[in-house]
Amino acid sequence: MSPTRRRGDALTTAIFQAVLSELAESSFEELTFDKIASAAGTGKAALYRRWSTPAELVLAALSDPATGFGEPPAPPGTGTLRDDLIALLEQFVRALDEPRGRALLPLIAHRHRHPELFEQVHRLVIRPHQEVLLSVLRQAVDRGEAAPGSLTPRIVSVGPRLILLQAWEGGLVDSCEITSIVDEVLIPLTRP
Amino acid sequence: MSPTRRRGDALTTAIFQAVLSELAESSFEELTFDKIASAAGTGKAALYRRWSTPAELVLAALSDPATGFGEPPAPPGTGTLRDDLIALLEQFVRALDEPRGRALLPLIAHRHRHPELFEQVHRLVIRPHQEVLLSVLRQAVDRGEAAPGSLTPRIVSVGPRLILLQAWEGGLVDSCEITSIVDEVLIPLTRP
DNA sequence: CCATTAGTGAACAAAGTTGTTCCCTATTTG
DNA sequence: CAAATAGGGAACAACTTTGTTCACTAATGG
Repeated sequence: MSPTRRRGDALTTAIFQAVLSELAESSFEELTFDKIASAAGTGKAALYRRWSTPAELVLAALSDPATGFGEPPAPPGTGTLRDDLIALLEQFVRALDEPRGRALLPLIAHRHRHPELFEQVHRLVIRPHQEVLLSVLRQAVDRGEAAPGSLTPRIVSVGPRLILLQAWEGGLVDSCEITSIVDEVLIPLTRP
Repeated sequence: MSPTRRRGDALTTAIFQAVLSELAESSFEELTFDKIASAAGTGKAALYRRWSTPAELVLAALSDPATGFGEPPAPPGTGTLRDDLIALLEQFVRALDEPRGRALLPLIAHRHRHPELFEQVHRLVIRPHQEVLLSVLRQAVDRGEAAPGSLTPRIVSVGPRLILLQAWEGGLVDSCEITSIVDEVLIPLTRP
């Protein structure tokens, strides 16, 4: 019945994908080695050999470049603030449609129950993305496209937050909504 | 040890508060008659006598005027859009600091797992509040304070959404943040 | 003061679920 | 081809936890 017995990275990647999928449709507390093993089509022993807690596994899956957020996002560098913002938010929306993105939602929602885990997720995933957004705004300020006062964490967070809630409510966010957020909210908000 | 044996409404109210508290610090799926009974300091039989499912209990607690959102919110009617918005959002923030408000968060977060329950919560709580916000905007349009194009569900949702995510992340939202949201986002967004 | 209603607390068992390990064998490597 | 490594699957038991009901008694009301 099994096509072949996987080993090494092939198996690890399958396990990571299983972790993120399970996380995406439940929550961290419901994550068990049992479910992960069956979702990955392997036995629990293969998991126990490598990780000892679900938290380790989640962080490993999120850190992996293939399945998670292994490398920080690239700055778009389109030359204008508007296009940079649209590119970043579209990238964000695309990520939220993948398992790695959907896996973030339960972690964010229950952040207060697992502060240490969320802290690492924040460092690993959220902060780098905020940094990119901030650098985009900084360049816009240098070009005179945005007010220097826009460089606050608060303002930086508005775009991702609106996207996040939209994704939470409706599922996928279409690009028309992204441009609407950029043009009606973010650009007015940062105008010099 | 028990001061007195409660009956009728006194007991019902205690049960409702227990339901909302339990919900506030966990989620709907973790809500059991067991936990509710101990939180309310009563036995499970008293619950079984009245309700047969946790969903019924949640809706009853949210519908109750004393513990939940029994009566729709009053329009502020301050005379200006800015003050109306601030009043509404502050009311919202205050509700989110009470059990009835915190109980909404898990219901919203897991809305896809319990569509029928969320649908009723939406009708009972969310829609009436949206209606008030919309009527405030409508009055502002009539006075010429806001653009007629502002009367969209999307724009109406921006304020509550920003508050909601802020509450999710940080706990309580102070009024300085509310005025900042109103002045920097909502007013520019609705300007004629 | 008695009868009725309704709350309390515990009993009771059932059920599902999870952590952990062991054996067998497919794959790899020398 | 043989030895070593590591995956697959299942066994195993234990535990937690819940739903449901029963007998007892405090409160109510005639």
